[in-house]
Amino acid sequence: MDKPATIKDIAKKLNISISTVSRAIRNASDVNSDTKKAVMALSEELNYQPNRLALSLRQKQTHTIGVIVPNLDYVLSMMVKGIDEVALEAGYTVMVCQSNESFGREIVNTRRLLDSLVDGFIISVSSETKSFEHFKKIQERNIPMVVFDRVTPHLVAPSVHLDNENGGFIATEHLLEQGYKRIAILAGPKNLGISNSRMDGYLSALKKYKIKKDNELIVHCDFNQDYAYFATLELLAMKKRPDAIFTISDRMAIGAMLAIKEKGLKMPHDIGLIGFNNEPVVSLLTPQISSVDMSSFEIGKAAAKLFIETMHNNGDMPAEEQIMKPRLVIRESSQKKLPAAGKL
Amino acid sequence: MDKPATIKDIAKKLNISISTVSRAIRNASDVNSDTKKAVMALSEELNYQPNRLALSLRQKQTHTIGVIVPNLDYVLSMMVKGIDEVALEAGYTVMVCQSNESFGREIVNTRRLLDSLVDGFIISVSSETKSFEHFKKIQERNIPMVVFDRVTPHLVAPSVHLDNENGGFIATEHLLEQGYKRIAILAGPKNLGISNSRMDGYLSALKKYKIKKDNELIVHCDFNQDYAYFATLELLAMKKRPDAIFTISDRMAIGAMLAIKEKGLKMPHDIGLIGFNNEPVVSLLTPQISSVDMSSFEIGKAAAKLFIETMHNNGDMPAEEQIMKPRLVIRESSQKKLPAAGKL
DNA sequence: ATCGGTACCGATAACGTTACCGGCAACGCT
DNA sequence: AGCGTTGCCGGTAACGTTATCGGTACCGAT
Repeated sequence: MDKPATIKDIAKKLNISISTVSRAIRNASDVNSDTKKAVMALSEELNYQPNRLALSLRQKQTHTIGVIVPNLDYVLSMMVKGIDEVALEAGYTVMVCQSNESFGREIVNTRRLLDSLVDGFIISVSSETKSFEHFKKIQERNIPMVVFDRVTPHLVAPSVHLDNENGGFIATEHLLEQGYKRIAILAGPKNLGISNSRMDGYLSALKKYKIKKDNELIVHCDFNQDYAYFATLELLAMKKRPDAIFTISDRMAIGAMLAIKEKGLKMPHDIGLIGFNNEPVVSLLTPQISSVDMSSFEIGKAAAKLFIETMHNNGDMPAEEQIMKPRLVIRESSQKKLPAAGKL
Repeated sequence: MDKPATIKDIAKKLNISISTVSRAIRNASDVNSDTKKAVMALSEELNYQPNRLALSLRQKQTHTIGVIVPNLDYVLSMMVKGIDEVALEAGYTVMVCQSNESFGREIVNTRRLLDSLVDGFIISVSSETKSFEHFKKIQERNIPMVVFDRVTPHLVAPSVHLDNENGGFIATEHLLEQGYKRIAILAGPKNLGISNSRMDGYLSALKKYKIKKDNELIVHCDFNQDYAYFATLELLAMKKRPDAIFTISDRMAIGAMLAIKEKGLKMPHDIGLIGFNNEPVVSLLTPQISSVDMSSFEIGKAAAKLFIETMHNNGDMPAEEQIMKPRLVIRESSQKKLPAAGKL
């Protein structure tokens, strides 16, 4: 009993044809209940498992979803967990590939998944990606594809993402309501859609409060803690330094916090700070950092559900766009008006 | 041009047999260089991609590795990244499945991967798992399997993991050297190997310093922040409360920290604290928490390399065990003797 | 007796690929 | 002239499965 059993083995042992075995196992009609029982019993005994490869080859689908993400940080790993949950339920297996924010890796990954013959893709695009040919190739082949979280206007597909503009808006408005006047934004790379949307929200909040946009207060830097740290140091070195900072990710907020502390400034008094994502870590810091929350897990689930829908209606469906609402979580770092109850 | 091209299409267009095309594409001998060129040209033009399903069915390997992890927290996602890196390089695609620390999910996942016909497994076992039949089934089928990080004596297989005992030892010894006398340990579930090893290290450090083991100071609790918080509250409510706590994960250290702060105790003066994993977050807290570092990324890489080795020597190899060394990172939370330079 | 229907089953081709075997021509050598 | 060798190529089976078609046997009704 080394090699796994096949329907052929069962057929031979039972002296019936493989066709009958196949039917019996799929519990199809047109097969005597006695033979069905016999087949079932034997296949149990031999621990028969249908060979998915053969099956997939035959019916041209693998029941596998290719998931491409730029990394597996807190937010994305929550989303992937959501995808996993729904996909597993629906009988799909997922293959997760990290592009490491690299354009090249992203291409290699799509290529790999494509010729692993996944049934479709759920994608969050890397921050480095400016050309979308590799993804368009997927669509040309009529393979279902859903994008989530990091969407881009250059890629028209069913999508699930946060209302990033609104997120940027409520964060900025909150700072304004707290009395901050010179609000800087630490944005991501210029071609990163989520960053731009959050910045749009920032700008429209400024406009609502009749505050002129100041290009010196708009800083683009790489999507990580170290760059944010240095960028903040520069901001704080300005003659007229900002009195609040909105960073488009919590990682960046942490970088900013380190710079602020180093300069000896106190939050929220000397300077306000608010991040984005509401990672658990920000509530552990001193002071606790305010942030814009999104339900990553739900976004993941929604993406998987949308994928399965798209899969079924194979293509003849408008590219649905699901937009989730962010939620403001106010903590110490931005709360100047109502002083926090405890320390500080 | 809807369906992808096959060698059959190429053969027909070129009026040669599929055998020849197959040989030409694999760049085999026994084929005229002119025909080879023609085939190459046409396959380029038709954008021919070999069908991996058919290939896999034929040669009974999928070039896919099934990776099963309990979750995708910081440590494991770093390890997975390491696995990814090496596997990709070696031409393998990885399928990552999260068991969510659930025994049931783990079984479902192995089952899924098994009949997705992965070439082998790289596994970190869930904390809930007490029976290993599902993994032994893999071995019985002679399918390569490497375990990493969370290993267990119940599963004999090539493995890569940290020297957890040594990690527990150096953490505890450090606390002792700092002058702490009543050191509690917050351990994980009783059947979790890494937890037990770290505890063994803890015990042998106590023994070295001739301190009697006190069962009241040994607390098993679930592997997460909330449980650690409550467990710490209980510890601190003792008549003779501990003057230091060693937690076997940083998550738990954070829970402990919250409890300590709530009780109004100061680290490192009133109580010492040291965690495990050296997640970036612990250096951001106030006070910064000491921790035992391991190079997760390297462990992941090593696991993948070991897998590939195992794969090649198919089975006739002793079950190699690679043990990585931990590293102590001393920060404010445990440094009583040499007072930290800055605040507090 | 013939017919139609039903219940059950088997043979075959196909999915896309490769391994294996055998064949044919051309060539050089005895 | 006959032989073995070499270079190139094609046919076929096989991997494990299912869809399609057709066949047999039996039953009840005309």
